[in-house]
Amino acid sequence: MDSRSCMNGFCAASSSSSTSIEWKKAWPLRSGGFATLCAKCGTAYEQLVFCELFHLKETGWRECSSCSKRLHCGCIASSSLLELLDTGGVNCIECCRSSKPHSTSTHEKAKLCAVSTADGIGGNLDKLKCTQSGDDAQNDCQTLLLPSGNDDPLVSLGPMKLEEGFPASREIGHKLLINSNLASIESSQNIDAYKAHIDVKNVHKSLIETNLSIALSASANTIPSYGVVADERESSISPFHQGCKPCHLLQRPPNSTVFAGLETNSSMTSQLRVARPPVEGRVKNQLLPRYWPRITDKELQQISGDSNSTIVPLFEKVLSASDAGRIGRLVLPKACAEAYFPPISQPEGLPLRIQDVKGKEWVFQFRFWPNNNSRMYVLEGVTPCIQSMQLQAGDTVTFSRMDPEGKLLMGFRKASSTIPLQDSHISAINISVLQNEPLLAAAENLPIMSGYSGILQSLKGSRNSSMNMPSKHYYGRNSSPLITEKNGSKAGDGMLPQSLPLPDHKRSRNIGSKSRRLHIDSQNALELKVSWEEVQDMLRPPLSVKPSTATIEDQEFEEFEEPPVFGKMAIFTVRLSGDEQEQWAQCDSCFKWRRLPVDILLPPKWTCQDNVWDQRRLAVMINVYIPDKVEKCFFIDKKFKWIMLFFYQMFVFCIE
DNA sequence: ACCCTGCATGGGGAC
DNA sequence: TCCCCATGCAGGGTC
Repeated sequence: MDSRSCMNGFCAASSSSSTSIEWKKAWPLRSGGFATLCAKCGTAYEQLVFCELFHLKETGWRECSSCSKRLHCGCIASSSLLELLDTGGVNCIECCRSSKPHSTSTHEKAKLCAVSTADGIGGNLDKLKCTQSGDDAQNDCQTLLLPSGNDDPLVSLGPMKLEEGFPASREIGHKLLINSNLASIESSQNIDAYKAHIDVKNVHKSLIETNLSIALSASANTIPSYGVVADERESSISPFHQGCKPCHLLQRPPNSTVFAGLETNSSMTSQLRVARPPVEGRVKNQLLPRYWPRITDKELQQISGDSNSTIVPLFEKVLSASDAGRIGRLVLPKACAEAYFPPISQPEGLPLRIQDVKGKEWVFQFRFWPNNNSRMYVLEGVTPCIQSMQLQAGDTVTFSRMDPEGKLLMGFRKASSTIPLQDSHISAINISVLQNEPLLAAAENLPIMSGYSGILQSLKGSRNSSMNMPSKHYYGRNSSPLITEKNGSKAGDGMLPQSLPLPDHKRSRNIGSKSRRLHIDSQNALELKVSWEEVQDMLRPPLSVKPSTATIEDQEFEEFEEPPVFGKMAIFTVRLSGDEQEQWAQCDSCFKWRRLPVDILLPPKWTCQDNVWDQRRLAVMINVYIPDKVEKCFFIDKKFKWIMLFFYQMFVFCIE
């Protein structure tokens, strides 16, 4: 992969000859981001945020490899719902966030279902083979991946067992657009594409590690002073040399441009708000994710200024009502206090000198109270600082250390645009979401730190404006209803309730128990997101309105003055031999699938009686129901069934 | 009367 | 079940 060619989001080799670059394929990377394949030169590129610009759309249901939960993939650009496993399976966000290592069995299953796809789409199913045997193959089942045309795990709908005796397919004759443009890659490119895929992953991984990897920061000659005012530091400070990997801000990775195709994306990348857990020492196991610093590189750079110092993000805390109250006591997480602040043996503690982001130094009393055979650490005298930063309950304060000086730094992040992320689940969501949707991520958790709040506010503003009432509605060239905005993000993606701005008077009020509140947040967020994507499949351009064409970011959009209308969910196919496209829709009465002209907009309720377009095809259509055995084998659920039915009918139809 | 300090309590998250 | 931590509150100090 030629990473240099990723600049500006286009294949450099091809863009010189044409202004219209069509990315033929994309697949999400496990580490976040997307890889795309240039239609002209076939080179694979990594695209972090462009995915939605190219309207890469995938429909269908995927099954989590860990929990078997079904997830609807409205668009791979929204694949924060999923985690792609190396083995081809996917994990739902629930399993991603649980941070459980993917079980061996999961991997084994995925391996079991590996399919020789050298034949590409339409390859003979007889050539399907199990590449590895195992316990899961006890039923002598052949394993089958849907004929996606390549071994891209996301293009296929996941492994499905097929009973022996299931008819092998001949040339199917149709290229399924159900997995969208993804499937349109030429079969001859599959192997190279996959190799490129691996390369992309490796490159990306290394870059992630470069940017975000965590390590011990202290060394023997860089013992931090922790800003202790008086010389009251105790000698044993070894446990406190822990923290996130120091960010050498003046030595950015030279190849960081591979992240970004657009210049804006580069800045977005630097604003990726990724929690940075400690990796070594006891902090690793003790520090809760909600205290992991979510400071961005850009914020770090802001803090460090032009100095040669290295900023080590330590931890952060969402201010509680009592923290931000008049008492002026900021309760410190015990693990953080013991890990990153100087050890204290007496309850009165010692004064700590902490510098804020404006460079002003504050002196707080770092002390503890005995509490149930434990300690409760507090910073006293924070009121002036809190007021200076105009912080209130719900805002976040971040603590960092500047090495080699060891000076403690205090930053903050206003919560005006987000509900405080107090829950580790939410944190986990953020991690995965941010890695997959950096553009949204940057706007999702907007920091308002001194110095660059304007930039971020403008970002937030652009998003909000798109949320409010888009004046125009955009559709992809393939008429897939996308409703995208200029930055390419699909409206609704990432626009979860939790990101809605809350009135100030509500922000700090807790309604219901904390656990219940947070549970609802994450659940609703997930469900709303899925629901939105389902709705996307039903949105159609208004027939009565002719679109005008607008070019945004060198991508052509059809622009409609009227909002989209709801239509029946359909599957679009295209013949391998040519460009002829067809539409398949299921009768709401008999549930049979009917082939229709591609340009037909079906009402939400549609039956065979309404099929007045092609009686001949109607007659040819075979009425087939999935046999019970097959149905069992396909472990079909309600919403997945129609997809399976479609494939099965396609097989039978082509065979006959 | 108000403020400050230190401790107690209990909900709830982590293990 | 443990224990963290948000918060309440009692008691002393100060105006």
